[in-house]
Amino acid sequence: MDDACTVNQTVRYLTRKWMLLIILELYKGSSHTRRFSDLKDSLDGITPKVLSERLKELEDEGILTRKVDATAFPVKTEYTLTASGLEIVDVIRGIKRWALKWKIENIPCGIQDCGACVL
Amino acid sequence: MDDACTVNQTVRYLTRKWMLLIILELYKGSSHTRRFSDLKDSLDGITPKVLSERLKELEDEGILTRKVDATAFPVKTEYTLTASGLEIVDVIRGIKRWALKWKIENIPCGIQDCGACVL
DNA sequence: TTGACCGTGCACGCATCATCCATGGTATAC
DNA sequence: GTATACCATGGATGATGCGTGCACGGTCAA
Repeated sequence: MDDACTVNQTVRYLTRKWMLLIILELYKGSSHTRRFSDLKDSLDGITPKVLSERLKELEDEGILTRKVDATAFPVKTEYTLTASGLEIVDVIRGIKRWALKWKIENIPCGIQDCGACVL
Repeated sequence: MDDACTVNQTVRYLTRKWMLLIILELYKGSSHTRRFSDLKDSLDGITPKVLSERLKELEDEGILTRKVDATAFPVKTEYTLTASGLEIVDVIRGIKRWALKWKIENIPCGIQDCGACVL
C-alpha cells in the first residue's frame, strides 16, 4: 500500500471531511446544480469557510464546475457536478446500501426519506 | 440532511482517517485476517496508537472481530473482517473503479497491482 | 438610511491525529 | 546471564485540520 497508489490517494482525498456529503447535496439539486447558500443550509454544521475550500478543491479536480451568475443580485454562484462527479454518487449509494442493511435504525433525514430518497 | 440521518452518520463514520484503508488491508489477508504488526507495516504512515484506536472502534461496530492468540510468544492479536465488514469492501471497490476511470495515472502500490489487485 | 443577503477570506481556538516514549513478558543473540 | 528485539497497547506532548466569529463590498427591500 504505497503512498503513491492511486486507490490509496483517492480514498484519502474523498474521505476528507464533508467531501462526499457536498457531492450528495449537489446531486440532489435539479440538473445536479445548487448555489452556495443552498448547500450551506442543507449541510447542517458546515461552516462557510470549509464549504468554500472544499468547493474549490472539487473544482480543481474536475468534479464540479463553478458558474457565477452576475446578472442577478446579489451575485449567485452555481456549482454543478461534472460527469466524473456524478459517478462518485455510486460510491455514496454503496455506503447507503451497506448502512441500510447493517444499521437497523434507519433514521430519515428531514424531508428526504432515506429508504426511498434520490439515492 | 439531518444529523441523525443514518446515511449521513455512516458517511461520517466511514470517512474518518484510516478507516477504509484498514478494512482494505484486512480484506487482503488470508481469511480476511491479519495481525496488528502486519497491518501497521502495510499501512504506511499510520501510528500504532491510532491503529489501535481504530481497530477498537471497528470491533465495537461489529465490522471486525479480535482474537488474541496467547499460546504463541509474543502474544499475537488477530483481526478478522465480519460479514458486515466484508461488504464495506464493495464501497472501496466503487472508489477504485472511479479512480481508475477518471485518474489516468494508475500508480500501483508495491506488489499489489491496482489494475488487477484483489479488489 | 438602515438592514439583509450573497460568496469569500481572515484571525483565533479547539479537536483530531502524529510523534515519542513506556510497559511486561519471552525469544534469540552474544 | 546479560542484552536486545518483538508484540500490542496507552500516556504525554506537538502539529495540523477544522470550527467560531467576524469582516468585506455591492445591491436589494423596508
